[in-house]
Amino acid sequence: MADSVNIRDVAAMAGVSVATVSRTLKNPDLVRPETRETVLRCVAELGFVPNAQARHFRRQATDTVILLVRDISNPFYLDVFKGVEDVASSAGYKVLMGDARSDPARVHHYIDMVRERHADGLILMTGSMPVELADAGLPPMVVALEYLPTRKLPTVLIDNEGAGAKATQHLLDLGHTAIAHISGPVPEVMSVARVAGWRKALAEAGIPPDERLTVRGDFSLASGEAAVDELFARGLPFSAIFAANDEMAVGAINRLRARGASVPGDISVVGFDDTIFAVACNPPLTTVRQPQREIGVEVMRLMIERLEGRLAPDATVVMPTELILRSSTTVAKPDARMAAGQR
Amino acid sequence: MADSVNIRDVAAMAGVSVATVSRTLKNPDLVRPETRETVLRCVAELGFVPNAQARHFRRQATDTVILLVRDISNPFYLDVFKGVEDVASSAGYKVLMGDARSDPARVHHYIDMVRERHADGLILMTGSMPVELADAGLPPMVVALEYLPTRKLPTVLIDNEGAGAKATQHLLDLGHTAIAHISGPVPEVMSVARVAGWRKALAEAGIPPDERLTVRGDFSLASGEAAVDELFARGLPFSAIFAANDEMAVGAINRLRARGASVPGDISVVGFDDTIFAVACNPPLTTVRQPQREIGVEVMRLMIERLEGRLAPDATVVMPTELILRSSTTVAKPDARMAAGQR
DNA sequence: TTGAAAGCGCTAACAG
DNA sequence: CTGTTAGCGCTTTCAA
Repeated sequence: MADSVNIRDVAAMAGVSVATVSRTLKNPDLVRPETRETVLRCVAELGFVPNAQARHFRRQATDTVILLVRDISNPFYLDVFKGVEDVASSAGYKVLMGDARSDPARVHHYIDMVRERHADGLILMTGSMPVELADAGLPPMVVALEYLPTRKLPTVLIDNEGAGAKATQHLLDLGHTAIAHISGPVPEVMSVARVAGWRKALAEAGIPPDERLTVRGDFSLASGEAAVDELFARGLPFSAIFAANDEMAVGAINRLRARGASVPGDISVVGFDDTIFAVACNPPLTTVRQPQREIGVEVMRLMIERLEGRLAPDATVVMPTELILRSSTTVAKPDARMAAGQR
Repeated sequence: MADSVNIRDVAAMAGVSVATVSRTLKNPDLVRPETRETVLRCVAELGFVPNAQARHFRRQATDTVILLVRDISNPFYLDVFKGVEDVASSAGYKVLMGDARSDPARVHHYIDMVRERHADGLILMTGSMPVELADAGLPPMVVALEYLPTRKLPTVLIDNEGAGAKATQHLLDLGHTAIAHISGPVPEVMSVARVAGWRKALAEAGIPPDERLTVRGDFSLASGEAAVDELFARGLPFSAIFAANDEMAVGAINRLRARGASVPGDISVVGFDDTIFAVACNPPLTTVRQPQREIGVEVMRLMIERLEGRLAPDATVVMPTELILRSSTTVAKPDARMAAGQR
């Protein structure tokens, strides 16, 4: 760095004390206008940039929060990040984004970073937390979109079960009765809730949910493809699929087509999230939209309140979801249900 | 935070000086084993976590770098991030990811963050830099994938012109002669180079490049769709498209199909980047792969060398690209070239 | 309205 | 091998 100009250099040049320089920069009204002007001129002339590190150290705060996501490869988190970043930067915070890679050890690592005061707080968007930490004195944390059963923490949620039911209901409304589900990595809470929604909607429609029509995925494109293979291998007929996220839905569609089934002609597919995949997909994907940016906004708001000490430890915000109709779903053929055995 | 245990508390409990505690933690071999053990026991017992902030302050370093990308919505950067993060974390650095949103003012903001010592250095992956900064004393910066004409900085690059030519050549090899190009946001250097590659390959094949077959995009899906509309509006026949990134290629394919053209039956399409879009696409996209993770690894290596003062200011690393053949391209029909006027 | 001075927690000479 | 000590740059009482 070119500059090692510090507050003392400015004070010397302006012929005042360092305290006055500090005040000029932080509480200008406490300083006589003429003095203030002199100081500011010296600041400009010397190109003085206050050292944030020293300031943070002195104040025992970093003005930085860490946003830890389950898997940064999922574009879903990018819009969440934008929401977090918008709120953060207008409140004077910085955001560090971390990638948990679905690994509790990495979650641990990031918690330690807060303990070491690299950051003031941690926003968790990971499905699990190291068990041994559940009871220790945790640093300021808030949770988004995940539910950590071990611990009461401020949380931003969506109604995953309701949303799963909504997706399934849409397919039922189109006349489908044999509806498969590609789930997330159960037994994680979020994934379980979406399965429950599928189950519930079917049951309420008087159709006994057949668990053999559910296949466990891991939210990756490849797992969506594999799930279709598995469904065909099981040999049960189905005319629609509800996938627990868009990437798996896209994988499923590609695999269905590769096997000669048309979408939505033979099989309707619903996704979840409304990421860019839903739009990029051919056909465009009917999906359950989560308000990603708004979720980020909300969780960062909670974080700030938490850091400023004014937040109930179990505050919970539930965000709405919305079914977005596109072209990957259509009415069921009256007769033909896709039978795996037939192909 | 529960703990405000500091090094002095540990020293007191262990009956040693703070220096000994510090050494035990940082240079254990300088401490007699028994002393070391006592100290470590006290550290554990008190749950002492060294305050990174104080440490950084004392050392005048933050062990943090900022990775600033052009647009965080592009999944391309996610794998780069992973590469950066891997190298960073094994060298004891943290990574802050910032989103420039193609806005020079935001680049400025992040440069200031380094000036204020929030971070030690800045990795730039943005197409432009505020002009007024070009000559000021800049903090440690390295550049990846972009070329900033205003300034000599250590850089990781790919050969965009060569890669553009490679993509075009592939289409030529398949017998296509009327090859359109959907470019990035020219006149940015990267985009211009890819256009130049297209032009060069055509010229070398003895086909005069027709500039009316190039349409300017902005790397977004929507701009790929719009580009196809524009090409049809211009009315020139073409049987292949080379798009300057995968997202635009996917947009183009979807639009082509919506207009009744089959891909690759009627029109072959080549993308650029090999992001997850290339795999998610139907048909899977032939594309020019950039080694994203390796680019991240390399640029973080340069950053570390730069921070440690051992790096030529104009160091340049060129990474290889590779054409990945998938199903969005095929041999040109001997007769039928897609004529816009005909549909 | 301003200045003097005491640290925030840690590291690194330097001296023993 | 260990202790003493002087700060890193800034903010914030407390006095003047």
